[in-house]
Amino acid sequence: MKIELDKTYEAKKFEDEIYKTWEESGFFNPDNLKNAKKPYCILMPPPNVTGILHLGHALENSILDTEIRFRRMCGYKALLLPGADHAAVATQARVEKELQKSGIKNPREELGREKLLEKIREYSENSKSTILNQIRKMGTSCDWSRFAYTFDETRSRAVNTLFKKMYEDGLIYKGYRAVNWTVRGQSTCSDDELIYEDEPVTIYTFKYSHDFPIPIATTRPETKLGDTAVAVNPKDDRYNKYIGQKFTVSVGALNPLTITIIADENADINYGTGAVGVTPAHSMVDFEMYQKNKEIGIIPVIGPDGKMTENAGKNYEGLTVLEAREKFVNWLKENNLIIKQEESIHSVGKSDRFNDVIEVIPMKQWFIDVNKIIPGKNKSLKQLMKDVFTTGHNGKNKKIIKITPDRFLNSYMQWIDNLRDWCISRQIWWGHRIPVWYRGDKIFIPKTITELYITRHGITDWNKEGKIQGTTDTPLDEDSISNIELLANKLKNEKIDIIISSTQKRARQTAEIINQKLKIKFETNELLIERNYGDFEGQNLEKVKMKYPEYKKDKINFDIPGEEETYKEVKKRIEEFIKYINKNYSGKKILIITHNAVARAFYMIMKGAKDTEASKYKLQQGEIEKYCILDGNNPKDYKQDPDTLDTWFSSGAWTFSTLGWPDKTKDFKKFHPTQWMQMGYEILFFWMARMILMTTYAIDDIPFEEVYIHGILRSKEGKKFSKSLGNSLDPIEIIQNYGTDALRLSLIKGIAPGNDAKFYEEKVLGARNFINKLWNISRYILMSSDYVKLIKKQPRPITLADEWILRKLNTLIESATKDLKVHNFSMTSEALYDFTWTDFADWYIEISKVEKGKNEILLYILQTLLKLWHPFIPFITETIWKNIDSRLLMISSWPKSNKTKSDVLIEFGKLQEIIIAIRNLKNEHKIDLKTIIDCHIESEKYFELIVNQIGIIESLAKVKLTNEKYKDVVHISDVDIYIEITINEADKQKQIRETIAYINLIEEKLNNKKFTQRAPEHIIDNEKKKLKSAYDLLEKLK
RNA sequence: GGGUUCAUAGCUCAGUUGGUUAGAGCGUUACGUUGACAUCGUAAAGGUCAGAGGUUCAAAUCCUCUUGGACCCACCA
Repeated sequence: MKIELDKTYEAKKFEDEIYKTWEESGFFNPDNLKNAKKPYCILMPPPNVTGILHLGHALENSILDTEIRFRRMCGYKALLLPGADHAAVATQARVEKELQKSGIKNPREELGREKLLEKIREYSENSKSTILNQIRKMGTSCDWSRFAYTFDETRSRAVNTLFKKMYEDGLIYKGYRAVNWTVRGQSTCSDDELIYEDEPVTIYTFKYSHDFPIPIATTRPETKLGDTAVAVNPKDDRYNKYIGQKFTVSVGALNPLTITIIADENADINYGTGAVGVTPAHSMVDFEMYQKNKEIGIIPVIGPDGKMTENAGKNYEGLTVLEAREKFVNWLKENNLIIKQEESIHSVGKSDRFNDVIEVIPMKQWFIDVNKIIPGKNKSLKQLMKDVFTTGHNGKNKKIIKITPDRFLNSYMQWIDNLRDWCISRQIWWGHRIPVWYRGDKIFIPKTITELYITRHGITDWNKEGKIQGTTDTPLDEDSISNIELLANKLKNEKIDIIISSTQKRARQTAEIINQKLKIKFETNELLIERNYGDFEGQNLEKVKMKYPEYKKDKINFDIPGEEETYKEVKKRIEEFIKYINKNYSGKKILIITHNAVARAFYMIMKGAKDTEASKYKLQQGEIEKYCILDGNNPKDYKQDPDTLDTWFSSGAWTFSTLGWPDKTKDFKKFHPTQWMQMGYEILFFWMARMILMTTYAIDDIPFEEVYIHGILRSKEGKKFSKSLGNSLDPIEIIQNYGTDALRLSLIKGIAPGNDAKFYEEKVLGARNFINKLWNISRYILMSSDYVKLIKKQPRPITLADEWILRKLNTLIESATKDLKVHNFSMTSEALYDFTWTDFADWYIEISKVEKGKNEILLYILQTLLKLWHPFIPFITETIWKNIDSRLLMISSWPKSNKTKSDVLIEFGKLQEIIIAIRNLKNEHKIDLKTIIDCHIESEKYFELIVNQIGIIESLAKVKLTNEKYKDVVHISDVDIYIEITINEADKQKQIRETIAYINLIEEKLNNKKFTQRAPEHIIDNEKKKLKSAYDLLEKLK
């Protein structure tokens, strides 16, 4: 069978189909790698659900996938676990911004919690599915069946479990502390979420009053309305006599300020006035001083709305910070209290998401205590975070994390030293709600949370007509089934444990349709049924009511006589049902399919609503109402904390939450700790530090054995890619133009770990050209082969060229394997590139056109090359492989090197040297390379070589070898080439000069006694050899 | 203030523990379309490895300093 391939490789034609083949093969899932034993697990850094794939993702995916494909081929149980991050602040900020654009000025106020969350959920789901498809486009071989989302059920459970554990260990506390506050975002943010920008400011040096002995300086005069102390250095002779004294000053605040003079080593005698005005409420550093000197007190003068509070005094209350600043400065001026006023540059902290100036404000928030000794550990979180890089976790050598490049360790350690308690509560709504409830003032963290998802049956014909159905067994309307399926899809991600439905047909039927998707436990329960009791069903209300004489007496709460059930009886029935749940399904997630009146009863019980509100409640079909039962208690007495958790709290748990923790799953046992982690240096503190914190604490282990840090991509001008700069490149567009393989190769070739790299289209173009070269190499071999089959054993070499190429190939296998084991992607790709294009295509394939009968060897080299290249450029290699073998290249085994002779390298090198010398001569004399000229070669040393390789020389250099000596001769070391071209005398002289200089260089070395005494023997021998052939050459040239 | 990092050909970068006359791609120049490939071939030009000093038999590589750029952390009263 003749194989036909297109003249050029068109990525678009193959990539989607190939990815589909891989995915359907099931081998992305390590469970299907039956022969593999040793696990190799990598967690994908989960992309945020705020946008689309950018170049950074493309880089990460290229690196991750190259690594995992290599490991898979090496026989590991390779798992690349994909995920996505709900990215709390980032996502909410994005959606709010878009809503504002569409005219909703204050989304939180106008929509309310539930509706805004619904909008964000919608946006994030869209964004998630887009970005996941784009990750498929990158060729990433991750196990989609294990996909994890930081905000899904399993991950939420991990977050809640972790929170509870840390709270019980006293590591999480609720405290009143100064926090970073974004007025625009109306939320706290951590120290790491600030970006600092230099801005011009005015520094005012002033005195609180004329009597006050110490002048102080500030860039934030308005905060001085809340000063409670002045700190001076105890060694400062000017001021130390005042230490401990209190001064009362009136600066216009609500109450006169009592300023205590305190001692603090941090006050620099030589800087400014040498004294620091202390505003505990509005400065992190000052707050720490307050903690050491609680007696000085704390007066907040700025509120969460960014306006001055009552404490600031009547003149200032309600003013913005800037207005207050101006007014206070004016007051100081009027009273001649300003001593100096100077302009300066100041770096101002801003919120990276909301881009407004951060105010430091004291608040009651949740914190993680990083200094507290962990019960039973005798160490703080800070110490745990350091240990993994120094002594190893629990002092074990094996539990030291290897970081590449290790220079990042320095800044990590420095960061840990400066770490303050981590504020984890946020006032935004998109995120894990803090799993804490309050009963009055008491904090309550339940052991088990039973979750009820209440929904109604699907629509029946009777519903359509507005009839009361009561105990009838009306079936579902055919048209409504698709709506129920939609509902089922929504529920799929919620990890429901059991479905309980009313026994009535319409509910049972609904449950069955849903369970076709969920495939979980399903039971029916009589307590959930609807009786002939439809008096609150809306449009029939009046009619029904009028049937009963009691209605006139007691307008709302009345009993219905006869067989029908009263409202109170329904409530009783549901209370009984809840008892049943608590007894049998405590801690589970339960989907309840029931009827309107029953749903209402749930509402009344769970929310503790008054009976008079009953008729106002209606659950629409298709809607879900969620309730939590906390340790079997009725939720109506408990109020959940309204705040959410910092998104990095859930990210910190990533390496184990993705593997099913807190359950002791098979995955967790097999794959944790993970083998390799990869991330950009910009999230080292955000993410790596937090993963280490969480894992060492909760799992008592390291999260990963190795972490590989990559740099960021920059434009040709060295700028960051960003939408706002308008210089961003869309990876998807690049893929469409050049193919995924070209993009991947251009991202990986020429990068060093931890270093930034410039990226531009020409690089992709170069990679694309290479891809095409590889295609054509394959095309030539496959099309000109007598047969195509899998060559399992290295064929026996026959000629020198065979020996040479196999030697080169085996060296390549060795170096590629060695380098990939230490994640040296760039170097490996360059070595492969060089071999493929230069050694294989330019030399060996050309030789194969002269020396026939290389079918098997060519196929063998091609197959080996496809394997070696596969981790980098999976699509084209798999596409070509399809023509060779029916099994997937993806799971073929990584090549092993064979023994080969090494001495052929010198011989073949000489052959190349001869050919290049002749080509060069022709070029210099403007003779078409293809023109065959006569040539005579003499060499004592390489006589045999030349005789044996006449064919190759004649064909690659396009010469005819003759016995006739021409007058003109070219010398290269140990070989004389006589040709019918007049040799340029100047060239000859130049060559002589160069050779002499070279000889001098070596002689100088060899004459140096220290060199001959101390250098290793093989180095000296080598120098001697070099000298000898240089002399020979010089002799001939003369 | 503490720390990290970069400077190698016109451009973008490799150069693994010090050891051939320092490499690649792009670009440039010259020549070339015979059946794998013009997304190509053949060859050439182009570098005092930022500067100075040191360690060493030997330095682009290790150390110190200088110059110029990038970055991180803290402080910024």
